[in-house]
Amino acid sequence: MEFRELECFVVLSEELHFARTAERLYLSPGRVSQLTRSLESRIGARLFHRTSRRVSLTPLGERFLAELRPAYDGLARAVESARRAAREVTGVLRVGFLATPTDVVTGSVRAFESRHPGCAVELVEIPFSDPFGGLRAGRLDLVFTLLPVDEPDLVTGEGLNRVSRELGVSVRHPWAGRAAVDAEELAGLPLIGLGGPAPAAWRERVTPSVTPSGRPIPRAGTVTTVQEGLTQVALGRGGMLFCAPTAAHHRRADVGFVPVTGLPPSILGLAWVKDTETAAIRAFREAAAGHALGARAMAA
Amino acid sequence: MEFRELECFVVLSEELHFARTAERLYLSPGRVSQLTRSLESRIGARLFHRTSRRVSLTPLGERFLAELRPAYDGLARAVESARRAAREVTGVLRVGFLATPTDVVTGSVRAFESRHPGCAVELVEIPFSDPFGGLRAGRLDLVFTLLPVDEPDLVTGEGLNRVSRELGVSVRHPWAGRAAVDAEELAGLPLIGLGGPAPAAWRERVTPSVTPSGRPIPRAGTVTTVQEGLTQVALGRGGMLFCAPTAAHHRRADVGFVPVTGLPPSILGLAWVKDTETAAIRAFREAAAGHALGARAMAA
DNA sequence: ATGTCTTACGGAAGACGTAATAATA
DNA sequence: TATTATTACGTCTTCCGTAAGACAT
Repeated sequence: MEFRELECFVVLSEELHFARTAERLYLSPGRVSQLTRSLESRIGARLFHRTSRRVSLTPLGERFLAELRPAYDGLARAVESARRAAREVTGVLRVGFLATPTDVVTGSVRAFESRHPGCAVELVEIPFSDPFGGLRAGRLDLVFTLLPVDEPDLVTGEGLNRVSRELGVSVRHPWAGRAAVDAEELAGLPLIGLGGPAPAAWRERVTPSVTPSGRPIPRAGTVTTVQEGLTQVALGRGGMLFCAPTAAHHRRADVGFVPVTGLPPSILGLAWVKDTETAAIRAFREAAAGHALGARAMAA
Repeated sequence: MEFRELECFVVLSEELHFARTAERLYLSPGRVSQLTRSLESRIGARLFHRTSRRVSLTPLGERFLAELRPAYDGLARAVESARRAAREVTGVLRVGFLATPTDVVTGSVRAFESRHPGCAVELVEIPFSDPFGGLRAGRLDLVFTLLPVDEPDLVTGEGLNRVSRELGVSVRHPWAGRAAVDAEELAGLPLIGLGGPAPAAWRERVTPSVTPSGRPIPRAGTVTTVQEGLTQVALGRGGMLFCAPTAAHHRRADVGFVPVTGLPPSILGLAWVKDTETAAIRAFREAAAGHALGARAMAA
């Protein structure tokens, strides 16, 4: 299937004139004749009836055009809309977030959408157990995640804000009423682990196996979602670490949340697939950075 | 818009593997890499994320594929169905007839359709005033017409049957009751002429301006359809010549039909556009010839 | 170390233009 | 005769394969 022949056929069927067709395609009339003849021999029958004075479609040509035309136009439209999607900030941008769309997330989206009304943001929750799968599978353009990300095929932007950590324990656990827990104390309480395809570094950050000073933290099984983890916690199987906004969002009567001191703060930022830079992705990163800057200024 | 690049993109999006893609396209892996990169630079962004171990679509690639795929498939389908229409006897064959589908017409259609159940015949009436316009415009594949046809861009098959001529006159005209009229007598009666874009030779045959011996036949205005002609005849404006089956089909109280002797018989046959030969057209010609042969054998 | 994508370079296929030819009105 | 499609032929683009290089597992 030679595309030039098809292209030539479509134009010639509009012009019904070899010289004008050649002009439109930046070809010589002779070449148009060649291409037409070649397509006809490929099809196996005449598509145009032509004398030196009149060019017209044969019935077969007519039917061929009717079937070819929409597909031909669709091809050009697909390329054009991809070009637009790449260089203009339009269409749909798919952004992932973890557990809770904090004000960093919602603020970034609002900032982006107000600067780019032609581009809609689709917010998608990503599971803790697989924070980068959606990105790698192409389902997502960007994700809000915890920095740093040590994945060679991903890159990240600057940190957008810091979040502190809280320990979730059963309300019947003695620590439930305390004002704070130090990270070193975690060695004395089994922690619910994180399962699923998440990379090891990610799992270690979310559910550490050692305290900052190196003392081992006991494990109490694994879960794959926040809800599963909270259920285990409520049942008294052990404790689990959460970012403060996530904890705040999941308050429930049977779980107590206690601030944890002595842990490095979690930094929230954007990640995306290396070399995957469309104008919309770049614009969202800029909008998020701008919003974070504004938010820090407000706080100061 | 380079088609090879699009083709390569579609296959690579299926295989997600350069070597296998190259194999399917009969190319080298290096060429696949070139084509992909070239398409990406044309679009303006990455369509695949790739390391030497993993190839996957970016979100943009995913969306591009979703829009491109149906058009791409449609293109191949259009070419394939045109090829089939050219070399197999399937689809729709458009056949024109004049005024009355005689048994030659209907018999040919029946013979064709019973031999080629996959191909439907669409019978279309063609105006006397423009017997070849539908053919030339590509609306028709074949027409039943009167032979010989002296048009350089058309060709005809053998004669399928002979039809005698009848003169239509007002019932009040003295000839209305006669058993026959000789062609030479036409010089004594104005004939309704045929208007429209019909070629001169065609008009002269349908509404002759001279008798076989050369005596001029007076004219009484022109019409473009059989019904218009019959109306003029009924009003007593003049006579008009018809083929016997057409006359039989248009019997009416205010018009009398009288057989005409001394005119060369009209021969019915097929005509089509030169060089426009699909398998279906050829098959219809063969079916019509076969049917005519059978009909003559029956008559003998 | 192996499999896989990418890059550089040279050769060959074929795409294209020019100009002469044929055909139509 | 003027216009237009077709054909022949030579040139030059560009398509493509080969082979070496880079990269990830």
